[in-house]
Amino acid sequence: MAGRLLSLRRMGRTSFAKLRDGSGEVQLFLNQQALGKDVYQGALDVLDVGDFVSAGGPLFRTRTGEPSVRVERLQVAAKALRPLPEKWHGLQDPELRFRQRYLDILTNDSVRRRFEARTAIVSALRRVLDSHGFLEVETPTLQPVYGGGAAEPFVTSYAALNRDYYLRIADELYLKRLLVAGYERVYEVCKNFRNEGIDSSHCPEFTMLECYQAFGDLADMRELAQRLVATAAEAVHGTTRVQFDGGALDFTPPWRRLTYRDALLASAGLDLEADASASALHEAARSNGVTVDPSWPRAKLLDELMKTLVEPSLVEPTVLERYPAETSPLAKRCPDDPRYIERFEVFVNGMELANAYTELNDPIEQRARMEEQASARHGADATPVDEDFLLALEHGMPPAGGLGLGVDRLVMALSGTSNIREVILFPQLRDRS
RNA sequence: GGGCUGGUAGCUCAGUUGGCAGAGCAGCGGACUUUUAAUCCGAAGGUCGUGGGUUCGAGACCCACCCGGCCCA
Repeated sequence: MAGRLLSLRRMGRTSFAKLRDGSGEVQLFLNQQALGKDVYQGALDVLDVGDFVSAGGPLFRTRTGEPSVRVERLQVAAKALRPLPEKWHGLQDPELRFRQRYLDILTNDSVRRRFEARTAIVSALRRVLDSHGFLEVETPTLQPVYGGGAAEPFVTSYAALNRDYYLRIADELYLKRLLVAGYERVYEVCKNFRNEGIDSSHCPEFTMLECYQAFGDLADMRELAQRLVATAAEAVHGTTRVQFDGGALDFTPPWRRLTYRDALLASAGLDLEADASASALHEAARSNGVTVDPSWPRAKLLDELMKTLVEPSLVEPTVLERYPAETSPLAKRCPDDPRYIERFEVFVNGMELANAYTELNDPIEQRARMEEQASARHGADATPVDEDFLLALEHGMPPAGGLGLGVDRLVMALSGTSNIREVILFPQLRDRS
């Protein structure tokens, strides 16, 4: 067997070592009589904690019952030149944990398990979608026009094409092209890039699951979102009632449902159906102590009110639904009331976890709303019109439900962590000067 | 951007009123034939984040900056 030496207790003519490989840990029992004096002493001279070694010999139990290998053959497979962090406390300094994640994973069991859980979660998401007949696809990371959201992109230079390109802020518009192509159920798990702030729930490079279902509606997407998250919870915890040090969350479907209007009415005392004018929104912000900019359009005001007053209170999984039309240009309007769109978002721990629409597939209305948004939004939020996407829509996109799920945030919610960096293997930090 | 907080040995951390820079683990030398954070003895290990300032004297006090963490915007 081969693995990494995690500890070494030298006790004279007998020594004990702890060896870890991918399947677990085992104790090595080294004895001078069994190995011969030269081999035994030579091994102790050269071995350091942190080395990779291969060892062979029969399994047995020591006096204290510890399963051990009575080492007969021993070889250093790779030498460690630097010592492992402190064996009892592990690596604690958050800066070093992020900068040298390999040491964090190597010495902190809970961190190692958390990243294994992340992989199990992504596998569970794929398993659910695969079993529901969704086709996993890959779409461009480098895009000539960014779209599918409102965010500042990373700009890069595409030498062979001699023009600027953008790292995707979303893959939505490409997945919809595949609906045009005739695939009825598609999904992609990919990195998106948004050149904006970093905080405990935002990382400029993050992982998203997006899926689209032709002829699906919002109810289908709600069922799917619940199925995805519940299955992921079971994959990690064996249950949808998840407990961790800081508390507990119940992901058992069906989740609580709340309309956007009722949420604002309860938290801000603002009734969108009584008065949804910009001045009413400003008044609501002022009376609730929310700082806003007089130049903001209604969509941004609404977003700010929701972020400040409503979202922090949504701790248990909650489906927030019936969004005002101006909050997205990509969703279909509610047939019973054109002031609203068929959209919901899922919140957990005050954090947006998922976003779903009945997708807008009318090329004429889509063009109008994209052009409206391109001109109405100011400065950094301006989203260019993707003519190539509109051309695709003009060839006919089936009615469809679409769902986006923040994978990093799902891992946070299922692992009881409150900082997104704790679920990203190698988060970016400033250079140490 | 603002507030709070941290940066001392490879790691985990102490450092009192401004008065010789400390411990544990790891590493090094030694003892020990069943340990479990082994134990015991010995020696060694420092750009106290960086740069200024105050002072007879600064890890500590003051200023600026760098890199984190938490909270707020």
